[in-house]
Amino acid sequence: MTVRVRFAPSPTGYLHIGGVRTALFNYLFARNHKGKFILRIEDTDRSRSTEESIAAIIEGMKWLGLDWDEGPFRQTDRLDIYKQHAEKLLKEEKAYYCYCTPEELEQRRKEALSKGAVPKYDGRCRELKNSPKDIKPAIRFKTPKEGQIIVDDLIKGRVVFDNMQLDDLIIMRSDGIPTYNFTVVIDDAAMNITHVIRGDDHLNNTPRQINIYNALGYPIPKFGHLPMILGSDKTRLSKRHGATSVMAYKDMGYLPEAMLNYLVRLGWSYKDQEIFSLEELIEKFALENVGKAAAVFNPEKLLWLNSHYINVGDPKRLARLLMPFLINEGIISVRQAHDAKDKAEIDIDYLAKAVASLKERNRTLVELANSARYFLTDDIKWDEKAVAKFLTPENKLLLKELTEKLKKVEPFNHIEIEKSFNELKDEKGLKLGQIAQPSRVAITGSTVSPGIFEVIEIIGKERIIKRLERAIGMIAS
RNA sequence: GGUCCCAUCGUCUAGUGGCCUAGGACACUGGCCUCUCACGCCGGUAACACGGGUUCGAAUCCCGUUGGGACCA
Repeated sequence: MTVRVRFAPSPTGYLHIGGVRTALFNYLFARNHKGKFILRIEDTDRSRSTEESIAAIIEGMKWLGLDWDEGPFRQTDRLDIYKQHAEKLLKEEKAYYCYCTPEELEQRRKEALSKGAVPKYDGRCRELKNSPKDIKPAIRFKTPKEGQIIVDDLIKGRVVFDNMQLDDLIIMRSDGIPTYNFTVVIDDAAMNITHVIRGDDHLNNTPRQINIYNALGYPIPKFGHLPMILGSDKTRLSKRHGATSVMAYKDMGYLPEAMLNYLVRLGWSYKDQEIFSLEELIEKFALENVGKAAAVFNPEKLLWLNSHYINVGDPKRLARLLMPFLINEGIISVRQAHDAKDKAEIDIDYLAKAVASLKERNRTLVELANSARYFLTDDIKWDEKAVAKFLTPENKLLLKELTEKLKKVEPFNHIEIEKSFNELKDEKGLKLGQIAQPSRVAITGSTVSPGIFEVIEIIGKERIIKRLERAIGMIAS
């Protein structure tokens, strides 16, 4: 039997980090088993579901490269099917109408709680003979009153529930909207889902769902309940802990492979390995290596992984990804970026060279964009302290001599450039740093940059000479 | 409140009864490299929640306590 798994988010906000991890584990499990990965949108709750959220989920999945084989299916397209199932259960006396209003139920719940009792539905409508005509009823499922439900969970192991503890849950509200525990069973059965892999916040729902599978006569899938992702204070990860939307991380300059690599290690491990390509994950992923304990989301480790992937990334790809960030940071104009597509206003090969020199010292695309500034514009952002320290009258002559030497360098590459620096160093009896730092400030505006010979080579002779001359002009004699 | 889940460095984790004086990674930190910053390399601080068993032997198995989380609304 081929493996069929699904990711079933509800579209009530943006694609959440925790959701992505669930999606990823399902995806990896499916690919590892050469099975199918299905995307299903749980949008029965119309008041909270939005089209924007559905678009955001799809956008996020695409950005991460988590491609699905079937779907996206939408529950709102399937309302008739749920209704039919509810009617079937009604006819077979496995469900019944309940005329209690939400207000009454809430009041009883409060009363029970105040008396220290268990707030559980008392089943008063279960044997009701004459139904009140003026109330639209909800439909409740008749939960077996005895027996046990055993879940042999793929991650948590054997978990036993007593039916006695469960009450008769509502499967169809009075407004005709089916509830989660009901629709999920019908959909998973209809889509022939073989393995339900989801967050362990659903573990307690599992026995209720198994009872519904049994009532409907559907085969029961295998279950695997993933531990939660928590915030730094060990409570459920939420906005309070910072960005929880994956697309927010995209906007902060994170790479999808970093996100995936980070998330997969939250709960899953493969010996001591930290870095995994997607292909490797597909090959190595197994539910047996998923831990049981909740994990705390640690943005610093994600940052580290991102810096790793930027560091090893292909400069040309990074250069392309960098464009929107360069615009956003105001380093290039939209027009320049737009023209770059065909007319090379910003030459992608040139940008790639700059990126190659910068990538190992930047951790996000935002950082990378900002440090690429002096490669792309002659409108230097001067670091006042650096200027005060290095563009001094004492260094004016030195920079003049350097400029003269550089004018003669041919070919204009970092090896020849380094030679002229060394000549000057020997002539003056200086240390290399005493020339490198003033020239770095003159060229980049700051004391921090890639190797200065490399920077000079990339920017090119003509622009470098101009920059040096301008810096020399800034120094008072 | 009831039910369920969970428990190794600050964090992510390795560990499936002897290989554990508990390994790796992030973070922190000392040093090396060096034209700056990074990268890289070498080193350091730091954990088996607690208490009982079982066993020749327990981080590992069992029970309890404590703590955390989730669900029931």
